[in-house]
Amino acid sequence: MAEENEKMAAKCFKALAHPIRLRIIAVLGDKEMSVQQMAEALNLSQSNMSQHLTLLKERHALDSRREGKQVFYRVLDKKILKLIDLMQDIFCPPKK
Amino acid sequence: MAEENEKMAAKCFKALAHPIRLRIIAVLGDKEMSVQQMAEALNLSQSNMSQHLTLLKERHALDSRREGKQVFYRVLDKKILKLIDLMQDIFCPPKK
DNA sequence: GGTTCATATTACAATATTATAATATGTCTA
DNA sequence: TAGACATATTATAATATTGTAATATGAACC
Repeated sequence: MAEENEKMAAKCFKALAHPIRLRIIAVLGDKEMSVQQMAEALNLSQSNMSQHLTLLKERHALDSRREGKQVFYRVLDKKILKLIDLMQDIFCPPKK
Repeated sequence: MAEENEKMAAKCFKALAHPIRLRIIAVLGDKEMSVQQMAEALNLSQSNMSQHLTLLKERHALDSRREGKQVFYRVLDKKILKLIDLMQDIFCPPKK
């Protein structure tokens, strides 16, 4: 049913509908980073960082693996980067 | 500044982060429709319809023109349709 | 086992989003 | 200009999202 599709799609848009979460994905790019690396790079509290990461992981935007005490995150599907580019292309035209 | 970009992009993701708004865009496609046509098609109250349309228009996802008593809306940039397809492609894989 | 470091979870207050209901605006026609 | 019709706006209560602070889990090392 189309309606169900749209509910799911809306959830995914919602996952990306926060500046911090877009910054997380941008800073990750195609690399892997630990939570503390990201928290430092984005100047965020450990707790807030972790909550945003958890949300992105729940929506399958990110994946993680543990290595000792640290947890490393990465963008699951690189198409997400293209999606964000496309969004900026459509809605954030460069001002001349 | 990249941070500003992400705030703006997040707003745009937020505009699409609602099932009703995705349905509006889907039902519009590349056509034009009046508010009442859409309200009927989606079985929504006039007020709720109008509020979602206003939000989408504020974010420049839709444009409108008045013709007599009626107001017709259309998707401003067809790339938005591709964006939504891409989102579904990434996050809503067809189950086999 | 106890301690430390890295991350996750929970509780909660502040803020934002949403749908409904009521009211207002704008346009046409009589 | 009065009434009807289409749309927009406002007010508001319900719900959801957010960030901070506090607590819990899990892994390494002693």
